[in-house]
Amino acid sequence: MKLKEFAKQLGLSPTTVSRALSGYPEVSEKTRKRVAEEAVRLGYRPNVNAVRLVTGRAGAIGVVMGRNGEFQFSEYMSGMAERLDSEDIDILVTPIAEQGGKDESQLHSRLATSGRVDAVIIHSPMPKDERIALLHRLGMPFLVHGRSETDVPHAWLDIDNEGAIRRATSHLIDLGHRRIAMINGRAGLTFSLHRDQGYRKALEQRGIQFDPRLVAHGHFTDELGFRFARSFLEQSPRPTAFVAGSMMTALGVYRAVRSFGLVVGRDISVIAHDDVFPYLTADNMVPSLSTTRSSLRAAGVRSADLVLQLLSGRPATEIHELWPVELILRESTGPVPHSDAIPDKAG
Amino acid sequence: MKLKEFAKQLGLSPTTVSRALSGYPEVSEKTRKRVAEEAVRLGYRPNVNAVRLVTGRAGAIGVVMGRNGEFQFSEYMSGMAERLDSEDIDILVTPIAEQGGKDESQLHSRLATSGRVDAVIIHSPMPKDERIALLHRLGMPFLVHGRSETDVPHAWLDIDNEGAIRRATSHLIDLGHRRIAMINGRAGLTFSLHRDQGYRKALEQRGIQFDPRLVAHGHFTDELGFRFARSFLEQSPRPTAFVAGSMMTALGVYRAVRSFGLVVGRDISVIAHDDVFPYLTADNMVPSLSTTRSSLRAAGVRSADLVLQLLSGRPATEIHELWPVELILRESTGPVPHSDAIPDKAG
DNA sequence: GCAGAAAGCCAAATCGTTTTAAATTTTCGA
DNA sequence: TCGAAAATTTAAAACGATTTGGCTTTCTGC
Repeated sequence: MKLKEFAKQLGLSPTTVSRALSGYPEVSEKTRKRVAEEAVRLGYRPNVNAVRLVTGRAGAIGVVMGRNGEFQFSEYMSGMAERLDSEDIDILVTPIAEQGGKDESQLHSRLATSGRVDAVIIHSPMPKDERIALLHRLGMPFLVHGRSETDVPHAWLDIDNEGAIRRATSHLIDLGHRRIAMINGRAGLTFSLHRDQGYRKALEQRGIQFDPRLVAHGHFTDELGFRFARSFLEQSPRPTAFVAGSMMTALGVYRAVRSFGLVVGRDISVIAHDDVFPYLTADNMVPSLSTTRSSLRAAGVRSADLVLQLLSGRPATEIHELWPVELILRESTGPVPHSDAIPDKAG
Repeated sequence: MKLKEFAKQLGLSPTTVSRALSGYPEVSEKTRKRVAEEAVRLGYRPNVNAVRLVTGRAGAIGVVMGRNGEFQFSEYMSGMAERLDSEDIDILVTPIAEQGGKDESQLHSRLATSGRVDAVIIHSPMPKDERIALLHRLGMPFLVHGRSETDVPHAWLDIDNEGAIRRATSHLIDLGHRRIAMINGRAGLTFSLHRDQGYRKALEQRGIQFDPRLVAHGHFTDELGFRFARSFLEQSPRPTAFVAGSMMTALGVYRAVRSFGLVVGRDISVIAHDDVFPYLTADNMVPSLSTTRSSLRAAGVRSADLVLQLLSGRPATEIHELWPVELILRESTGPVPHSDAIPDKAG
């Protein structure tokens, strides 16, 4: 059913019908109501592609998915979907072309110029992220999920990674731990840097020497969690506590600790960052895992919301949100064992 | 840069340019080459929405994402993305509206009639799935990832869930296990039914009585894995082996077994289904986990491929693919302990 | 050298909306 | 009752491509 045909059935012109449905004020309330009702009854729905052509809007938000299907991805998307449910806006997932920075820029520029999306969400930015400058230059609205140090003005939503890890590390120090290992995310990404900073600040505040041999970077996989944790535990003196970057990493750490005949929560303390997944919960781990917690799904919901605001004209420079992160203490953290305790300078 | 303008610069008509770029035969090779080169040089790219309007194609494949962001989702998507990389086709992720079957149908029908997508992929179908009849009725091409018993002809891609679980269960029986518990996926979904059938057939073949108290259904979460496994282990006599529906389920089972002071691979055998995730690998679990393995990413790649075939005219009735599933034996499966052994009828 | 076929190119119609500018009708104060 | 202002409605022009059908050239075989 086309607009023309539908309008004829109503005895109105296409113009009036279009206006009635789009909520323009120049149409009488009586007519609008009739049009709306008939549209439902006759099942008229405007052709999306025609609308898009004439309005120049794409009706979609673009998300670029990394090559290595991160497990977090679907949770965030799920949140976005929840928010966009009521709007007439789709989520366009774009395949990432090749590995390496060059192609990623090219991909974003193609996405931005293709007219397929009205806005783009950038994930896991780096401090100097060329994607940000690129999208800005192309005039494509975008939201950064995470943070960047670029001086290009842009909208962003991030969690307080630094504060989270600082508090987590501080808490471990309070428990008497002095050798605290850190298994962080991929090197070079802003959130990894922030977490590193949080870790170092906590140590600094308590006068503990930073030891680069206790820090590792990499993808959030159980495998890396295991390998890094094992290599740390082989050191002498070994660390008595771990800060793990993700739930998957924590799984690997738990296994590594066990493989040394040690017990998590007694011999070795562990805190991990938890994005709150329905399928893997910190509470159910044995022992239950202390976490820095922030709902990724909630971030997805809010991201979608902010992008909508951006599209309706709110200036990008106004949109900066930094979410606090909870620290949830459970059984995986405990006082440093006596045998491992290192006397304080004062002690 | 518009087509008209671009054509003028080349001294050609829009018609010829359009044809040259779309690979129609009515244009000389020399001209085609020149047009292609100039398009790159001048950065001309056809307006997507105009193309879509006139061709009636949407240039996107729709995927409906469940409310509870399954962790598998991104891996499958990632595979699709890999395949669609070279094509000019997007993946459109549609928020699922509300819970409950009614709204899901409505959602699919809106998606199908909205003109936003050229084809749809349906996940986790049920034997009588109304979505299939609906899309068929609406004339929207679709691929079912999984299987259904509906008599509506349709394209599908599935893995041999029944065979996989049958072999897994048979193997456990070969090892002497007689009380084998099964933690399956959500009740009512076809793949859960197939797995149930595989499980029952294996028992039947060896004359082992099916015990409904050893089977559970639910989402693939560590929590359910743990809870179900614990409740099974409280039975007397307790099961000596588990078949787990997913890696997350297996994590829960491992923990439950340990919480009883038992050892996986010695006291209790475990086999789980593994979709092959980069972030959680069966090989790295302790003990390493025996699995029925099938790459979900590969399924995503192939799904995209099949949808493309569907769109280029291959009849849906021709597209039926059933993938075999590997059985990988690792340390989590072993002979039934002597104390638990139940003498065979013959023994 | 010529007719007919094939190759290469083009003008104009089309896809289904929104929106501009103009026309019509209604309202209302004097 | 009239005329201006306000409220509705409309015809027609975009939006930017593809595609139909026709129009020129260039080959081909005799």
